[in-house]
Amino acid sequence: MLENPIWFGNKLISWYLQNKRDLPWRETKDPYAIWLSEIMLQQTRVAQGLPYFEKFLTQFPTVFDLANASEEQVLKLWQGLGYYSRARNLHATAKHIAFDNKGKFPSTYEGLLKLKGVGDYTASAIASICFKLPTAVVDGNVYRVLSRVFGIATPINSTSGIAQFKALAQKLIDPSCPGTFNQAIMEFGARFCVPSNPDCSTCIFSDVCIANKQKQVPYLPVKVKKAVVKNEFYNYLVCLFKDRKTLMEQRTDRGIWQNLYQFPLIESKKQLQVSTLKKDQEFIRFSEQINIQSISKFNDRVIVHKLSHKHLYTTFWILEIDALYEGGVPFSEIHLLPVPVLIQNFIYSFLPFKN
DNA sequence: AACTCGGGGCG
DNA sequence: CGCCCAGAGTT
Repeated sequence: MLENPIWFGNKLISWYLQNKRDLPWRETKDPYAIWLSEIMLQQTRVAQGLPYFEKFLTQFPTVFDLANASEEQVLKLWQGLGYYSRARNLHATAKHIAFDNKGKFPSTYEGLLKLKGVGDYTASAIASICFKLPTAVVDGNVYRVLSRVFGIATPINSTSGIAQFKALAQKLIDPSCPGTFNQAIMEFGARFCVPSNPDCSTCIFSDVCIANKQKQVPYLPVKVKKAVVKNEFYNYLVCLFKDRKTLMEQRTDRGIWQNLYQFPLIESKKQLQVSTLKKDQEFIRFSEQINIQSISKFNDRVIVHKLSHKHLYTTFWILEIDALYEGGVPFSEIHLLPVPVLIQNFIYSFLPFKN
């Protein structure tokens, strides 16, 4: 029954007609006003975009008024809304429509798609709302509603996911009122099927929603997060006590290498030299507890250890300590401790010199 | 396919 | 603080 497009659309539109907000762009089918609203609402909440929509329509009632304004004027009025390339593209497209097209917007999906700043979503929205064409919109709301109701776990920001959700929305759209269908599914996602803690018990789809039945609502839609590779600077303090012992500590914090061992670690914001290490607050606190005789770098050239999400720029510091230490780990025993490869490689290259 | 572009609201 | 918002353009 979920595969019955008419049933899905009817239920959705019925909900929409009873629950929709009164919004100014719902009072018109003028392509200029609809286009303006759709550009403004890209990645922007209705509440944030609404006052800008009013301001723009007052200052630029027609596409000719917008086209005849200066870019500076347009950007000034856009100020605070963010994503300023939208404003520049808006202005460029207004000039194109006004001066090259006699003020007339394209009336096909393909024609609309050619406009600067108009992608698949916006072209589909204008085509369906203004020209009654059956082009399905897929925005953040649609991803959420469809992934949950149909139980689709394909990442929404993957190439296959984008195609899959577009195809499903296209199959579901009511060709007799595509504009209403598109606005209904978006409104439903924005007002009812919300990202966190939706009230599934009173949902019109509660009995058929796959995510609801399988208790997967909090986990849908799936989105793969881009692995931002961060650069971090690690300084391992390799202590040499007179009795051939050193200091090792266990990583207990959540994160990489949990519960593995390492030499005392100082993280810094950039690469350190002996002089700058000595000024580091964490190093100062460390050195106050022991009598450091000498400081030298083991690796003159920084060792880059690459993880999937971070690059560790690592320096091993050799600290000769003029003392004995009861709690230390004998160098002859450090191979018994679980350590990261980064540490293991160091030990292999360092120990031959000490044995 | 991954990056970049903003400001604001919310848990 | 991280996620998300009526996405699109560039690399």
